Amino acid sequence: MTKVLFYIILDVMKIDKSLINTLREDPKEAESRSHRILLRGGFIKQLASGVHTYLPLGWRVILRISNIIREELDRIGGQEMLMPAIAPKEIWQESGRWDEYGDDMFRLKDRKGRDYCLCPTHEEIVADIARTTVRSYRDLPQIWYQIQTKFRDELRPRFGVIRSRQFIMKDSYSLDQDPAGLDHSFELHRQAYTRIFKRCGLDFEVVNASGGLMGAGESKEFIAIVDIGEAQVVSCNKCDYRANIEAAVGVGVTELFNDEALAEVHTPGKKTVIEVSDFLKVSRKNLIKSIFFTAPDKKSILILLRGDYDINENIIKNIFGFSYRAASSEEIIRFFGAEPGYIGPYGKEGFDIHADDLLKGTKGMITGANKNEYHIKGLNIDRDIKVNKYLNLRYVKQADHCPNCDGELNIKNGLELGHIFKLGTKYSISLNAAFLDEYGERKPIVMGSYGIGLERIMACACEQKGDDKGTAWPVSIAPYELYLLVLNPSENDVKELADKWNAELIANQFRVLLDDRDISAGIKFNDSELLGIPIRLIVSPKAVKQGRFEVLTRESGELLEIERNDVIKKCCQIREELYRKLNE
RNA sequence: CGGGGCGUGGCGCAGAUGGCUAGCGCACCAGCUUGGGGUGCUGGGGGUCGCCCGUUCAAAUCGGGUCGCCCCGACCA
Repeated sequence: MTKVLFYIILDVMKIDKSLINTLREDPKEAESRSHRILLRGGFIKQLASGVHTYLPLGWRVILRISNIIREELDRIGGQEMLMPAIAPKEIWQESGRWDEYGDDMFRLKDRKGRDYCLCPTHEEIVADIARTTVRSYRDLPQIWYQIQTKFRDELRPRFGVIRSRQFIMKDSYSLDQDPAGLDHSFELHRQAYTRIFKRCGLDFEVVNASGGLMGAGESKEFIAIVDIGEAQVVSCNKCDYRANIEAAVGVGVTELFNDEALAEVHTPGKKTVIEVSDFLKVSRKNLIKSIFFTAPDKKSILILLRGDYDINENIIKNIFGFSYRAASSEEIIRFFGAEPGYIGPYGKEGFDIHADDLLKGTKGMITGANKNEYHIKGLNIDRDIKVNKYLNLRYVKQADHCPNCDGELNIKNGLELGHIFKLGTKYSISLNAAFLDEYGERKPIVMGSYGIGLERIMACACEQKGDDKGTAWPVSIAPYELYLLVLNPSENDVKELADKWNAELIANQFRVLLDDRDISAGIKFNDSELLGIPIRLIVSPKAVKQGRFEVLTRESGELLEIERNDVIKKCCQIREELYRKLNE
């Protein structure tokens, strides 16, 4: 059995001496299954929106998760350290993220009025360490990691511990001399993450992702498929194509309409695609949406999209730059002389037009006339407007076609557990973290950044393994492995046997939760199920008399009656089997 | 930030046409009881009704403000 580093954990806990405090009723704020179980079971306690205490039971789960992560990161050569949770403004200004991060960053001032933040992530700090400690290509590659509290002032914390403002993250950073080295470090992380989530007993998928604010390099997410997931995963029903919807590329079908002359149509009060298509009794596919983007100091762009698709703004930002935003109503009115809903590509200049590739060659389309209460019909894209580029700019829809084969794409909800990506030289250049290569040439370090949300693993286990009664921890992350449930502990022979077995189980490296409380049986049964301890052994007067003992495996529900002399051996076997299954 | 909801012992809730010691269930403490699925009984402890201001002889209850929390959406590493 693995021991947790730095912490001494008693392998037995009497439940009535512990802080374990289960609730009979669901706390009213809990909506998701994991939130309900974690609160009711006394694993966590909320202090403020998105801020939680991990009570002893929950903390044991977190510690066991961290331990698995440590083992797997150490295995790929990671070196654990601990960086500060607060950092001065200056270092964040060097990368530009003091401004880019916006309101998601918790900020504070010290007594002298100097600005600090509570770090939402640590690329800048790593680059700062690297620029003074890494000098030569001989110092590379490196993998550094920490398990640390992160702070993000989320607009809307949700689902208890799943989207919170203070959370524990394992973040690691790779430093390499060149892109090939980065590829290798990235692959090592991909393997380590796969082992970590498997060992934690979770069902997950590895999908292509988009980098967002972190940079545009390759990135993959490890996503658990659960209903409450905030991410959407696109997957092909025929091949192994998997992508976050933010990064997914679907193949759609171009729809052709009759060519006809341009004409204005009166569309009073009809602004949205649905309103206009209903009003004119045409398919949504016959409409073109026009979305106007502006950026300071850059040429504005007008994006055209077929009416039945939504725009993926990530693509706009990745292709054209992060400073682009969808224009405000005021900007639109100023530029087009019409309200949003009535604007279009025809007859206006001063911006570039980029169109979704499903619009290529389309004729007879309907779009805004740049005049309030009017649209135009009969737009022939090649004849009437000048499109700079055709690009895939849309979100995938259910049943779009796969980019890699002839399969169909499905969309499911998922929860992001981990994310790995290739940063490249973004931070090393801006923070001047460089090394001398073997020819004496100064080069920026090539970085990668890799995160795992520890609480999300805990919550996800509850979502995936739990039921109406409570959770069913995978044995590898369970706070205790065996629930020793004692009925009528006041009877001497019962108590003696329970104590004897308790000692034997501990001798066999079991983490035992001993429930010999002098309360009614039902409470103990219900608690054992709510707390989700993998194996339950019952010692009762009846069982002592008959010499046969009940052993329940929580997750499978398998119930065994075991002869007295075989009980400890059987418990060991069940535990081994549970661990074995995780490594399959 | 837009929409909706909620703040009354640790948890879940009732009380709201202003009115007299603010209730119930669970949990907690003491005792008895029961003893394989939240047992029964008795006796206890615990709440300035989120906060502020106002109206009133009188405010948990009415009015205004404010803070917090939850849900839906928008936003986003």
